[in-house]
Amino acid sequence: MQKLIDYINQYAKLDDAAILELELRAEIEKFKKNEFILEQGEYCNKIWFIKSGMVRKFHLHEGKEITAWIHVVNDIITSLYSYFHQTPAIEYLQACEETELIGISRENSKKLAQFPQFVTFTNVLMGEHFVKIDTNSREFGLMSAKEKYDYLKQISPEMIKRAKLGHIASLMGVTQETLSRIRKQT
Amino acid sequence: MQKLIDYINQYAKLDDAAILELELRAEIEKFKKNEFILEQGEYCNKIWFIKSGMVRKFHLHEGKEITAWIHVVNDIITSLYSYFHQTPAIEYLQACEETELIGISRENSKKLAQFPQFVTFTNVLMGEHFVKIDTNSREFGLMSAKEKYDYLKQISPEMIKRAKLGHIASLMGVTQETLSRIRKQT
DNA sequence: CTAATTTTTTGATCTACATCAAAAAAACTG
DNA sequence: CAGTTTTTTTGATGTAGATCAAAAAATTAG
Repeated sequence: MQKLIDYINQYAKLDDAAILELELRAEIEKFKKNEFILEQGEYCNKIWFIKSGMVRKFHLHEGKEITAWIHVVNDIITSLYSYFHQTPAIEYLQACEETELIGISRENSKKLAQFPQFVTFTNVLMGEHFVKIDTNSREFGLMSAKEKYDYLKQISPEMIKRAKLGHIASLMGVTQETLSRIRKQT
Repeated sequence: MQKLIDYINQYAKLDDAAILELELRAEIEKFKKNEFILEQGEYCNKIWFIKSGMVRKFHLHEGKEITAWIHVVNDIITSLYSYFHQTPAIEYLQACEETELIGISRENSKKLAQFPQFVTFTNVLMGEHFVKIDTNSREFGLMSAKEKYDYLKQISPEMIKRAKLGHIASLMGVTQETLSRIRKQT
């Protein structure tokens, strides 16, 4: 739990009462390799924080798995649309390896919102997230395969080190053959 | 101003007092064709609503103009990052044709925030915007040029009808020659 | 530790789209 | 509305990355 507290503290300083409440509301969940945290069609009623391990978010498009992102330790994961609109999720969340999450349900999240620090945290997080997406996301699509790879290596070296080649390729929007060839050049 | 009121009403019903305050705080701004609403390096201190006309958002990348989006009537425009972080904008906002905007400055926006309807409106808008970007943006990058064109025609037919070929091509991330050829096939 | 399965690499060929160049069409401007 | 500039179209050729096929390497399981 300390990891999550440290993480939130970067955005909004938590006092003892807030930490106590958090410990009451958040629960540790463990997943084995390849186990699903969320499947398409389910309602996503939680937000998770990755304590250890790695989680891949993907959806199906014409039968193929399209990796949206591969999250590592200290990332927040959820199905945003499903969580906020209370609709069935269109995507899957799958543990890439032995993974420990800290989960907070919608109801518990509401209780936490009595503490202004958590509201601040949520707002900042959302703001950051969406500004980040706004600036990076289209840019990414315009890069060459090599540029995409270098960019990913820079912003998430852990992910590049540990994730499967095929998953990274899918995230980049190229075939695994292409990624394999990119890795070979130097 | 009625257009903006109608637009906000979709999200949060405005009463007479709120409308009065809005009319006090928002001001009409007119731009000629090709005139800049915002330039790179400037601080963006306003959010605008497009009353009439069309606005292109772009930035420079290796000397070339990369079109991020082309906004039409009833769209909200701003430089998100600059507005919220009070940093110099990295992008340009340019009127594609004779354009009328309704602008609200940051200070006036704060005043409006005394009315809960405006807060609701802002939150919903931000939420919508960022969920939309999250779902569509990467998807878009994976489409073929033809698919991108069909998608854009579907979500913004007005823009496809009125914007310059070169601008649309840049938004799609293809050359204008390619877009011209796509348009020719039926 | 060995066999089975999964993942990654390598090679050959194909294709969507880029680039370069120039003509045709459309839109301004005096 | 004639001349100039800008935008769009057309054609020829080049290239990054896809696809198909199969070997090599790594992982997993009995």
